[in-house]
Amino acid sequence: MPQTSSSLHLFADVLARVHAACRALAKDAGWPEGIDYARVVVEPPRDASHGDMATNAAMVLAKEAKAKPRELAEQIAEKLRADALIAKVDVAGPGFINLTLKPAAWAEALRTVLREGPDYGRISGGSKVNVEYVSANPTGPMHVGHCRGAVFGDALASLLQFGGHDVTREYYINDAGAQVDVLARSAFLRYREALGEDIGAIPEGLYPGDYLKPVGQALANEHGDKLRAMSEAEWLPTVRAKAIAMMMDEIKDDLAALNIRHDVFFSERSLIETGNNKVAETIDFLKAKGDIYEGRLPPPKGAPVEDWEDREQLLFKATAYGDDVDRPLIKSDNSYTYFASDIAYHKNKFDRGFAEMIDVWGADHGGYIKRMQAAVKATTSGKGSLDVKIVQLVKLLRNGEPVKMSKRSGDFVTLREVVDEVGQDAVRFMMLYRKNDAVLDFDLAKVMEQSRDNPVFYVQYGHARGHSIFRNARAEVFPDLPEDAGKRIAWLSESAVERLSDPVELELLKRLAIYPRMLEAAAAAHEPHRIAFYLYDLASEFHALWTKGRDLPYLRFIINNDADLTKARLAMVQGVVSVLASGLAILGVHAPNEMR
RNA sequence: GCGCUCGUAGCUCAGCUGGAUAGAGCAUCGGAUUUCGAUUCCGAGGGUCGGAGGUUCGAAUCCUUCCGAGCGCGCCA
Repeated sequence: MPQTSSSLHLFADVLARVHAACRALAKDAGWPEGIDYARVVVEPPRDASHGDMATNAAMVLAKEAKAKPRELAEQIAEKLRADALIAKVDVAGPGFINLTLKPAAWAEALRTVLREGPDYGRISGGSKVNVEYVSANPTGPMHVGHCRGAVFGDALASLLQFGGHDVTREYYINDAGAQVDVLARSAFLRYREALGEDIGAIPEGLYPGDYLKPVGQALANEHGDKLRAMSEAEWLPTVRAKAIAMMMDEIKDDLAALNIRHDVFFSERSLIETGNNKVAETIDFLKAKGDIYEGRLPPPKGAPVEDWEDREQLLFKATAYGDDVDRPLIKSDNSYTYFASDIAYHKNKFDRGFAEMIDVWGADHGGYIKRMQAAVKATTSGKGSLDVKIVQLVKLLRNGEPVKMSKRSGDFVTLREVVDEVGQDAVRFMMLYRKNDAVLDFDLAKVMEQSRDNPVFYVQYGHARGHSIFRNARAEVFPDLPEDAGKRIAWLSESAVERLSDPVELELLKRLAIYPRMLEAAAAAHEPHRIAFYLYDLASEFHALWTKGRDLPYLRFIINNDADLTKARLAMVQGVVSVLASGLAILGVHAPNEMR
């Protein structure tokens, strides 16, 4: 079980109290041993009039306690009424127990936020996880399609890290297939061009983009015209290696523009090195387990395959692990299938100590999930787990109109073009402001807008507004209010936060109190988008409170004749600022102190 | 034909892994705003959660089956 970094957070705390009440009752009433309390949850009720928190304990336990839910609820409620933290306990509906906490609970929650600062909500003691994302083919610069998976994988990795996992960010370089040979041939053409040859139009089947010109030039600088005299078999490995290296440099640059850095770049080619052939090893391993056999497959059912030949081939028994058909490992030309090296790759991850693996793939790879999970099951004897997150297509728009493809880069809009136009923050936030498996419209014009319609601006502005309040407070009442975040938090942590009592203020404190719980759920579900939505809600409540102060002067953050209350309010603002900064940091989005 | 993903307000989407009367933003309509720093706030209308069954105290959520959309369907990666 992961441990929270310091004291329990409010929801976890209350849940523990509910559990304790149930256990005490179990003893009194002589319930059977071994009841599973895990299904008992404490959550905020949808309707605030029901109280601060609600638990389903009675309804979940009724069967095992051999009692009617409502009656059981009354008994649990009676126990909870004795709790010092709880002001009011009601039984409602089919057996809900609604809890209203004493105001001191919210004050304490805010103190927790301030005390833990940037570590509020952080958990330690989690397991090792490998997150593999991007893994774009090294055949050209990254295009917008790659962008979403890149941002999603990176944010997910950060989220898991904050949730205490030991996370490795990994990139799998597909540098062994036919496509890198095509890359090499395309680069060779540019090499000849760099030597002054007129190469004419790029032939069908080769990569036409201008981005290979620098590769050709580099080859010419390095090798002069020596390569030209060689046969393809001779020059190809050299040209290929150079082209891949240069493409990877470019990809790393593109990723850096999004502030994405991987820990491990893993080469597919390294798996099939002579003398250390991991693919062959893996196949032998599975053979020994009896998961591989020579057999025939039925022809594919969908679109007819023209050159289909029914042949005996080496097959992985994927159906034994939940896949629909068995999968081939060796092609008719005797080289390994992509799947074969992918099995070896995932086994390698497991062998490196990653029992938990997460892959982020594009939507077009959806049909590949089952077989990969089957392979992981087989190679790890069920000890490894693979979660595959599919990121859906991004539709690039400008003012609602689809964006035309860029001429410059060949046939696609590059990631760099988009980042250069709208900025790293907007790209990152918007890519995460949607569930990963839903198609996303990305409007270049809209994400630049400064309005509520644009969540990036709205959330960042919330953070900036908090700092603006500090600046004003410093000018008007508290010249000592420190600028440094750590010092400011320390300075504010002595304030009389129990003076915060207005319902709108308490709403805000409740929102802050729920942050750790939201993070935990988001991490468990591998869904960073929940953070983005949470931050939007938090910013929204903060802006609302700010505006309210215009009509109701007693709600303004700075109250001239009441320094204590002002300080308490500033502590609350600090809580909002801290959590906004924390959440944005996980998403990899900057939290500006002022908007320009 | 099969598999995967999805279907929630006019539009774009949330919905905390089964909880109470399903929520935001935009758009529409009606208000507030000579500000601690904007581009903000408040309110109203708008729903057969694609349809139909089922599971149970309880379903947008789980199971079945239709309808519709996207993606994929030996040796491509």
